[in-house]
Amino acid sequence: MSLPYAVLGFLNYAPMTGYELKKAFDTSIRHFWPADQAQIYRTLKELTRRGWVTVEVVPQEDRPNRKVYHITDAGREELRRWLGTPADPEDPRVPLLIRIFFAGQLPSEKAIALLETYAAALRARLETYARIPQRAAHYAEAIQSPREVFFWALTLDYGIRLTRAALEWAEEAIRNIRNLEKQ
Amino acid sequence: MSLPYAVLGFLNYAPMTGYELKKAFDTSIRHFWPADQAQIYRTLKELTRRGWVTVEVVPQEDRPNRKVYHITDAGREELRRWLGTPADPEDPRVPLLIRIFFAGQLPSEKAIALLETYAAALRARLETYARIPQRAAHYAEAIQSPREVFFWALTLDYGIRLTRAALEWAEEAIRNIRNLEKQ
DNA sequence: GTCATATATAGGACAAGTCAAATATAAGCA
DNA sequence: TGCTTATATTTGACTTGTCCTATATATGAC
Repeated sequence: MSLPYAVLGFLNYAPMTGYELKKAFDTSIRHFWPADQAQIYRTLKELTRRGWVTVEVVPQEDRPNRKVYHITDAGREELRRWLGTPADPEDPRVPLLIRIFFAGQLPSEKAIALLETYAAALRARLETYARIPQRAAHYAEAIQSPREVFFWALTLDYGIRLTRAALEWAEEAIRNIRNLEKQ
Repeated sequence: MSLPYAVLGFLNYAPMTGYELKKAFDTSIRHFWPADQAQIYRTLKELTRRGWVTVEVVPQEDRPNRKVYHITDAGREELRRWLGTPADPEDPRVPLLIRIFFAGQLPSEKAIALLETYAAALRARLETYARIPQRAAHYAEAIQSPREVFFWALTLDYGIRLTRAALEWAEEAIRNIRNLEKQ
C-alpha cells in the first residue's frame, strides 16, 4: 500500500491535479512503481477523506474542472511518519523462473531462446536507464536540492545494479546450457 | 498468470492432491512464486474445467476425500507449449525505493536505518538460500534427472545473485549517506 | 490437559491494481 | 478531412491473490 504515500510525496513538492500526478509518476518512479490512472484518482479521493490533502476546484470550460490537490499539515506529518517506517517486503514473484524451473521438459534451444529473450529485455532496460540522467537534470534544476537529487539517483543505481546482475545470470545460464549439450 | 502452469509442472512430475501441491510449492518455488492454498484449489478446479487435469476421488473416513489430480495429455501439451513461450514481464514494484526516492525529507540517520533494516532482511535471505541445497538433494535423488536438477539450481542462483546485488547497493548507499553528512 | 500440527477441501470477503469506456474540445499533422 | 494527442475526471467490470473461517480427527509436545 505505497501508492497513497507516493502521491503524498509528490504533492509535498507541489500542488497538482490527478492528471499532473500521473505525468509525475510516468516521468520519475514508473520504473519501480508504475501507477494506473484510475488508481491515482481513487487514491486522491481516499486521501481527501482522510484529511491528508485538500481539493481546490479550478473551474474550466470545455474540460472537466481542474481539481488541484494540496497536501495538508496532517498529510505532511503522515508522510514523514511513513517514510521512517520499515519498507514492506517485495513481491518475490519472477515469472521467468517458473519456466526455468520446469525447463527440463524443454529442448535446450528453447530454454536458451527463453533466456535470450529475457536478456534482450534487460539490455533494453539498461539503455532506458542510461537515458534517465539527462531527463532528471531538468528536475534537479527545478528543485534546487542536492540532497533530494542524491536520493533520486540512488533509486536509479538500484535499478542498474539489479538489472546487470540479472543479465549476468542469464548470460552465464546460457553458457552453462551450451556446456550441458556438449557433454 | 503463471500459477496454473506451475501446478501443471508439478502434476507432470507426479499426481497429487491440492494439499500435497501446497507442500510442493512451499518446499521448492516459494521463493519466487509463493502460492496461497485457496488459490491452488481454485486453480485446480479451473484446470479440470479446461481438461488439462482429471480428478481421481479417493474416499476417506474422518477427513474430506482425497482428490488426486492427474495431468492429461492435453495438459502436458499445454504445459510444453507455455514453457516455450516468452516469460511475462516482472512486476517492477520495489516498495523500499518509494521511501528512498522521497528520503530527502528524512534525517540521515532515519534513511540509514531504513537501509540497514533492508540489508538485514537481505542477509537473512542469503542464509535461507544457503540452506536450500541440502533440502534439494533429497528431491534430486528422487527424480533421478540431472537435467531437471540443473534447471532447479539455476533458479536458486538467480535468487543469490540478485540478493547480493541488492545488498551491495544498500551497503554502498549507507556509506554514501555517511559521506554526505561529513561534507 | 491443552495446544500445535498434520491431513484435506471449500467458500466468502476483501485489497490492489488493470482495462476500457464515457464525456468534451482544441491543436497539430498528413 | 480525419487521425492523433493533449487536457481532465469518473465509473464499472474484472483479475489475481490474501486472509479467515468452517469442517473433522489423530498424534505428539509441553
